[in-house]
Amino acid sequence: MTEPARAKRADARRNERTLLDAAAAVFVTSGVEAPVRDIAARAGVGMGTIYRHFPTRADLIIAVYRHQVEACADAGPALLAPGTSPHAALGQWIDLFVDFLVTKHGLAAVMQSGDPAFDTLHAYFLARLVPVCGLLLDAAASAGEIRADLAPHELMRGVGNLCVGNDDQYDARRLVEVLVAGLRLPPAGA
Amino acid sequence: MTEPARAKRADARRNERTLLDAAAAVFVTSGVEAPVRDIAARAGVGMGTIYRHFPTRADLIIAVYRHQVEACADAGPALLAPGTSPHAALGQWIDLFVDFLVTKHGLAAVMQSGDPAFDTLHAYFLARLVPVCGLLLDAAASAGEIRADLAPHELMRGVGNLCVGNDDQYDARRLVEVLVAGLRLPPAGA
Amino acid sequence: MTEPARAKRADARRNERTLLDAAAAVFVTSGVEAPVRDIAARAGVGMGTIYRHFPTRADLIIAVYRHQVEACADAGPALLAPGTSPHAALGQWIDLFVDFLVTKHGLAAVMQSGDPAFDTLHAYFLARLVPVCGLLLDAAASAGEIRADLAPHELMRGVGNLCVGNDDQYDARRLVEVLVAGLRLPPAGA
Amino acid sequence: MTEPARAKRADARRNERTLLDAAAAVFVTSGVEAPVRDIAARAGVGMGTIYRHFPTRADLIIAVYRHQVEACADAGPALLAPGTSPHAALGQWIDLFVDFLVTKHGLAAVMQSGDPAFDTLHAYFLARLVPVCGLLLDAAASAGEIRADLAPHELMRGVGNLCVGNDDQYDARRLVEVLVAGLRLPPAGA
DNA sequence: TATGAATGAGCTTTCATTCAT
DNA sequence: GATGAATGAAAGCTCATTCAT
Repeated sequence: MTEPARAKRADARRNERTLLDAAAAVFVTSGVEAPVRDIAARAGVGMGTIYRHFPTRADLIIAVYRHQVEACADAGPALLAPGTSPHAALGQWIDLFVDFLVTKHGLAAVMQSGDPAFDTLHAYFLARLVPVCGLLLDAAASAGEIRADLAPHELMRGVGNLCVGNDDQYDARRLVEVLVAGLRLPPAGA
Repeated sequence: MTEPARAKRADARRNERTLLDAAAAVFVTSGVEAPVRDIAARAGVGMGTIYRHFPTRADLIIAVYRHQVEACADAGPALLAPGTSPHAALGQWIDLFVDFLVTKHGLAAVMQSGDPAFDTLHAYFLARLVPVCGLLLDAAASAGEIRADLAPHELMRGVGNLCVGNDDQYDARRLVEVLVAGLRLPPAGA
Repeated sequence: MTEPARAKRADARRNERTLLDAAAAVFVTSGVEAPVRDIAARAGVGMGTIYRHFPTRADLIIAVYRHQVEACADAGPALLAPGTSPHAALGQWIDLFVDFLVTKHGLAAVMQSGDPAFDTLHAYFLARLVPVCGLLLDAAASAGEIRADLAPHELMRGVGNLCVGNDDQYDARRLVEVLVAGLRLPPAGA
Repeated sequence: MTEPARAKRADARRNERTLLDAAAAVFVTSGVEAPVRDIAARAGVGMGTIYRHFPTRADLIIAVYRHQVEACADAGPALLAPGTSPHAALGQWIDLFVDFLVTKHGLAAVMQSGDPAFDTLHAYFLARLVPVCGLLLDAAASAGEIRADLAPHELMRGVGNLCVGNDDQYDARRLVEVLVAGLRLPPAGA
């Protein structure tokens, strides 16, 4: 009686958890553009339930991956420990980002699709990660380790693109390493 | 009886030309995944005609771009002129490849989509361009200019990916430059 | 024990009031076919509450407009003051009815939709207003002012129909005036 | 060989006929807003076929009723024979119009719905019938038989509205007669 | 051979209504 | 009693692909 609202919320939360788990599972096998029906079926709920919790697909994707995105964002500043090369820190952070993207079938593709339906998703990623990337990029540039003419969003987009279609035949991580290496300023004499 | 057959063949060829021109035009505006109907309409033929000439979309795309792919492939060896740095040659060739991809709306995306419908397309690209890329890569590696552990198909795939979604907001070419720069061996002392 | 019950009733009544006000407000902006959810939200209650109080939409609409319908019905007999032309009285009453309908977005349409879901609503309107209309109609007919072959429900339905879709482009009231004028018996010589 | 185009066209035409017949039949029972699926099923064709022939519902409705609308429009001027009262001619024409509307379940409603999806339909009706109505209206007004302050589109809208929901309980035609009678100028002495 | 009409799976989205809490 | 989460039927629309003419 004192907590009727909370009881509801607990239920709903449990359900949302189910939904997110189901979506995550379906995303793994069918990609983030899987039919709503499939996700609903997997969760054992009606489609309407998904629409109630996540009005747009972008909302659902964000919810599914929010924790990981936050963790990735949070990890950035910590890598800039004194005594570490900023360029190395950048590389490590990018590695975390690649860890994330590489396990999300189709996420990278959808992020670059330009489809306005995913604008929210896109914006969320940028808002959360670009500043972190910028921090590390600036540090490395200030230290004279890398070229200073690449904006964080460009780098992130490049990394995102390199992660499109990662599979057994194509190791995105290695390519990203090369890309990050390519940021280094050429030796003075070159 | 031999004449009519030949006449037909001439006709068919003319028709194929029309088809390819129309497809190319539509690809420019609507991307390589444009509805078959649109291409047929543009060519002034029925959709069945397209299916007859090009059973799969991949076949059509290949036909549309074959000349350019061939030209790109042919250009590779010529860049390895004596007196030129092989790494520079590689960079120039990659540049040609980027020229090609960047003007084909959606081609890069489709190339990496993993959709089996495009396997033929993918295979054609690899068959034609990977050897060339390998030649330049080997030359640069042998010259000790670049790391030797990256396979040509990996590099091409990376470049292809970087070209996905090229637009005003994102200059794929710059990212590719960084990637190619990243191939360079670190200075001996590093 | 008797007290709590009464308290409940007071509460319930207050709640019903809230519901009706909310419904009325939503009807104004979204029409009488507005989603139940919207009405519930506006009232700050759950949808179930609406269904409890008003099992069908017709019940809700009736409740919302009951006062006005009653007022309209009550106004009829009063217009039949001695010394007034019964036809004029009829016209004035119809005018009141039009006042009512014209401010209820979609009510007129729903009244004539034939949808059995609104049968109750329809029946209520007829039960309440037809007798009044009949009274005025009979008076005018008895006075020899108008034709006597039109049943009250026919006239009301006609007026109701003319009020469908009233807006800036279409002045229902004028058409209703014409209709009422059309009831007049032709001059003897015609 | 000389008429391949024509052969096709004959086929398509036959099919279109089937479609129109099916649509007409479904319109009778379910109204002009019947699901596309139902119409397709009735015609024994896929839904796509309907969309091919009639991209919007308005197109389909227009096609279904075009002949009758045209006939109605054409009939107007002929009624203005010398020696006939223009007001009587107007009445006869309106009668034809009512004949048309009264047999089309839901058409009248949809015509007044304001839904932009039906703008084409609405426009077609207006374009075709308003001028005719105007002709007859003007003639009667010029002859001093009726009031001159009602625009043709107003009258048509009124008539259209009166025809909404015509059924056994409600004889739209009679109400329309009253409306048309109401146009008459009151006797001079009134 | 060429045509393009026909097919229909497949996806999205909305909302009335029910019912567990 | 009240709540509002869940359900799922309905409907719209698109396009790749087939196949009768």
